[in-house]
Amino acid sequence: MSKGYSPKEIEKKWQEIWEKEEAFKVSEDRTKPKYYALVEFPYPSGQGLHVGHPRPYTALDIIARKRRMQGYNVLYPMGWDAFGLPTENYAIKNKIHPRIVTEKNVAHFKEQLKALGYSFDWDKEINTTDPNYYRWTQWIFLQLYKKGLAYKSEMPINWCTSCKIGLANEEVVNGVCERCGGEVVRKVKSQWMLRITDYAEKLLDGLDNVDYIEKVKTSQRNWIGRSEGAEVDFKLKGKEDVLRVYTTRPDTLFGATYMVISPEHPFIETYKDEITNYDKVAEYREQAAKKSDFERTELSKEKTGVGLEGLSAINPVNGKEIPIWVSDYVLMTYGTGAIMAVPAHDERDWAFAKKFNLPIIEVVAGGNVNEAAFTDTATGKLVNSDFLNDLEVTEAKKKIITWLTEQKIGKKKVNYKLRDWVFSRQRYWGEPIPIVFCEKCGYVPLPESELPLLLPEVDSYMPTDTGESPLAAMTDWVSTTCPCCKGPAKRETDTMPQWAGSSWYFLRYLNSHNDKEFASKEAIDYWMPVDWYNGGMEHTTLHLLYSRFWHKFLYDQGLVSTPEPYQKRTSHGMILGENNEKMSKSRGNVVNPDEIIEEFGADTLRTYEMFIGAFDLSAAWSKEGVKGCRRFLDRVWKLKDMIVEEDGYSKELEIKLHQTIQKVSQDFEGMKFNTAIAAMMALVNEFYRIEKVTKKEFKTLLLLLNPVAPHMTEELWEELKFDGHIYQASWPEYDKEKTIENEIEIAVQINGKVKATVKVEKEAEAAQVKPIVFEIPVVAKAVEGKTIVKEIYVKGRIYNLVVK
RNA sequence: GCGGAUGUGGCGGAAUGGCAGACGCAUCAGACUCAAAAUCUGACGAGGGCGACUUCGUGCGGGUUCAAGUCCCGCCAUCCGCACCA
Repeated sequence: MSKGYSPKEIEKKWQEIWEKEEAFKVSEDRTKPKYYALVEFPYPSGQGLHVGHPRPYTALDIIARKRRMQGYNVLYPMGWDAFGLPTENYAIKNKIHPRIVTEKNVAHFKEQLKALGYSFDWDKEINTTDPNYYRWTQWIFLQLYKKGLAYKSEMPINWCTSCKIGLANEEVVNGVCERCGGEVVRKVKSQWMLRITDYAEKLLDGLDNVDYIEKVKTSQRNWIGRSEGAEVDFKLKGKEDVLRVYTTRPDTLFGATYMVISPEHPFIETYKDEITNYDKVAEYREQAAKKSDFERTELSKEKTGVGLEGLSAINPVNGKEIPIWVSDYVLMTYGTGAIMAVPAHDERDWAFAKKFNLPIIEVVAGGNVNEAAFTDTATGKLVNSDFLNDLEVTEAKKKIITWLTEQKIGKKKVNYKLRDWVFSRQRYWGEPIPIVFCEKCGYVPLPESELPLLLPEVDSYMPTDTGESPLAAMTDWVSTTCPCCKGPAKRETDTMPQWAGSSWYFLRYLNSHNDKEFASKEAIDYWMPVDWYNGGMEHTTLHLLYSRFWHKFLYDQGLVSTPEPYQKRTSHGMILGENNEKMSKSRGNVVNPDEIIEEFGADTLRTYEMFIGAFDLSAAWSKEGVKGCRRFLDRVWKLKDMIVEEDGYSKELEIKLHQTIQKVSQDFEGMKFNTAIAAMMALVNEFYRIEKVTKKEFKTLLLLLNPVAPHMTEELWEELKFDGHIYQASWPEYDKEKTIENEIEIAVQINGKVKATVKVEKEAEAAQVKPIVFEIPVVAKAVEGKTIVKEIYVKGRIYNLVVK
């Protein structure tokens, strides 16, 4: 007997060999076909790696290793998205500089990742908090600023009362702060914004040319929320001024019986003196402003509002005077902040009209507008609408838009739900925004030569109650000279959000040591786009959309070579605790990967996480399941004692070998890692059944298994004295012809029910099979005295007799 | 309310419209052992029958088909997003 499988020794051994030999360093040979595999870089938290992390990392490690064996020049990099609140909060609590905390956490993460044996090219490692990295984050920000895509604006922002920080819309979940769960209120602050809305159309169109899983595309489309409609101007009675609205149903214009403006609408101030109930209106506005987003959502069922007295509008199609109301169901941030209300054909307007007793006029026939709003646009014809009568909805839309355009009181208009990106944070641990404010020159960007603008050392990282960044207290740092007029100026004290660094990191990997550019043109041309990017669904409308935006901007500046950064995007499912609930400290169901590696080995952990279930679905952890995977690897290990001196594949398993190579190759690429492993298990079972394995068979198995269990397969490869190391070997080939058995067992059915099975040649014709089928006793008996109505034969599948 | 998923043995999960339950876990039995563990071999959806066999069975109700987990129509449940976007 030879020695047993001992992962603890061999895993460390091979990790050192790979490192020493620079086994996974990318080649500078640009004639080789490239493959860029990418996983989302982690935030190095104090808790260390979680068993959820290895799932996507292992999956793409498998792809990376397989592609290398297939002759590709593979880039599979790793880095650290290290700016962020938890580190800052930890630093505040423990009075340690966030940089020190980050260093410690990164070291721990790196050690853990190395223990898992990933084929990352560590030479490409990046860290978003490294000045040599964020120098370029700042640089890209300046380019955005120069093109007018970064601007400062007085904005009602989402303010977390607990973190004392402004949040992007995307960071507010159910009206509370995504990070701390604290209450979020609206607060007006001057904020840096990025004009992502300018790229709404491009972000939408680009989705047609990429290979993302469908649900990611759908979510992004919904998030961008494109809608087509029209803008219409309603004249204010007795004034020259108009109230402009946006509507997707211009066809229902004859049914507009009142108008509603948002509480923040500027007309309230403009016509302060004409509005006879201004006090009441102002009071309503104040109440609306005080409501947190959470309260607004809570009360969404019940409509509230105040009618404007002394001010009314004229419906342009019929000259009728209609009232104007104020209500918080109309949002200032979408469209024009004002709507024409058509209660007969809009549910919200209907509810509002019923509550405040406003007239409801049916203009599309087909429903009962006294009972409910009729919103169907596919059926029904226009009524009560003068020149639109009898038209279908789509026709009526076209006609009214033409009419509005001719009358110069409206036009076709496309709107998006997407809003500009709030890009300031009142925090210390982020990239400083490289802008100064000068009384004379206004906002002035720093010259690029002054980048990176380093984060200064501060005494306290605590955010202030006034909502200012801790940097604001650093008067020495804040006071500077204007790059433009050389007069006194003040630095911007807000920092960038965590999403900044991750918006372009995949470009830095290409050329991480470059100190002249964010990445060389040559490297970008060769490596981009990312061939396969895997990450969490939770980033679909955040990081994934933001980074596409930045990349599209860089593309428009001629700085990158492809319009889209990622060719393919997939998503992994979560790993749940044994109790089928999300793993969390409070639930006490967290599994630490270190312990699994200690007890079973990294190869077992990798195998298990790939075998646990369909990659894109969540799956519950099972300690017993881990044991099963270790058992499988033990069985592979022990095969070395069953090797026989025989050339090639053994006769009885030749087909099985070819089938397995085919299945494993296809399943890896299709993310069906679980069935690929199942196929290898089945092959191993076959070796045990016939109690032998040839050298070539074993070699093939090792090659197939290598991407999943790299350490063990290297060790066995060495022990059996195959050439070089397995990471240098080629992926096995299969012969399509040899994956199909000559003799196939087919099912014989009577009226669709299986009665027997019979072995026939794979290409046998019906005429050859028929006599064999009828000889089967069960069949003969079933057919006896009955009429055969129909016979169906599907080659290699079934022979079905329909009898009466 | 809108959008997206999911629903198959005791459990995790497999199945280009063609023998449902591959592979794994758990369980049971046998071999090995003084014994246990480990390992190897076998059984393992449910009901009925001594038995060759037989009936039922992929969330529920219909339908298409020689044949449905798979396709179509209508529901139910769970999970995840979004949520007054005019």
